[in-house]
Amino acid sequence: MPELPEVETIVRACGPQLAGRQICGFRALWPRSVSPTVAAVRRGVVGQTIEALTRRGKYIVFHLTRGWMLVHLRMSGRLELADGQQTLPPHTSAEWRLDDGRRLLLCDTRKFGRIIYTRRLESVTADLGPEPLAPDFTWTVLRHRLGGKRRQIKTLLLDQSVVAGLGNIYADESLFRAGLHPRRKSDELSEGEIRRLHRAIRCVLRLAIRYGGTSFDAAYLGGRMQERLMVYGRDGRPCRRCGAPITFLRVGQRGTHVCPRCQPPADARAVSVAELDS
DNA sequence: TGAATTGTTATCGT
DNA sequence: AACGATAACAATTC
Repeated sequence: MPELPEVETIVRACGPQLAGRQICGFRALWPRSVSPTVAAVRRGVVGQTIEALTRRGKYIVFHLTRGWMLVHLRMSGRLELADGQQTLPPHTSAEWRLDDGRRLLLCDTRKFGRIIYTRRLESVTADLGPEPLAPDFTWTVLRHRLGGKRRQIKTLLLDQSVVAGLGNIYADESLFRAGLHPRRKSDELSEGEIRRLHRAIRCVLRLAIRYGGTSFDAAYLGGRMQERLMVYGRDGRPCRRCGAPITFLRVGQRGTHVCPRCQPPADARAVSVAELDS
C-alpha cells in the first residue's frame, strides 16, 4: 500500500535513473491497467524522453517531452528496473523499453495499479486535494478543507480530494499523534485540534520519508518506518506512549488502529467535565 | 472460505 | 437536491 512517503521514496530513487532516458517501447501484459488504451499510451510515450520524475499525491508523475505519464501503484504495484534480457518477474503488468537497453517494469500482484497517459496533467489530478507537505499547506488550509463537512475525521483524511497522499497507515498514525479518535466528527473539532492534526500529518509524513517509508510485504521493501509506527498493525500490543493495549476497529470499511487512552472517543474537555459532574 | 487491501463509482437513505 | 454513509468492484494471497 504505497502511500505518500513510499511514493516519494520511489520517486527520489528512480528519478535519477530515469531522467534523460528515452522510451523506445511499451507493452502491456495486463491491458486493463492502462488508460485510456494501450494503443493511446504507446502512441503517447514511445519516442518521448523522460524529463523528470515527480509525485502528486500517490501518483508517480513522468514528465515527458510531450505530455505526462502517471503511475498509481494502488495496493501492490512496484516499479522495477531490469536489464535487457532478464525474464519478466511474475505479475508483471507492463514493460517500458528504454534507450539504454534497460527496461522499466510495473509488477503488481493485485493488478489494481494504473498507468495513464495524458496531454493535460490537470485532467488526472484536478480532484486531488493539496499536498500536505507543501509550504502553503497551513492549518487554516486544512480547516478550510474540512469546512462544511460533517463526517468521521479518518474518512476525510483518506479522501484524496481533501488532502492528497494519506492512506490507511498514515491516517491512523496522524490521528494517534494528534490524540484524536478516528470517529470524531469533523465539524466538532476545535481550532486547537485541527492545528494538532495538521502538525501531526506533517510530522508523520516527514518522519516516514526520512525512514524510507513503511515496508509491508514484497510490494514495498527497504523502508524502516514500520519500526516507528505507533498504532498501525499494533492491535493488542501496548501503546508506546501510555501502555494501554491498542485496539482495532472499523471506520468507513477500513481497518483502524487506535489507542483508547491517547485517542479518547469524544472531546477530551467534555470527558473531563463529565468526570467533574459525577 | 472469507477477509483484507485501494480508490472509484454506484446506490441507498436522510 | 445535496450530502453522507455504504456497497460493490477490480484481483490475489493467506
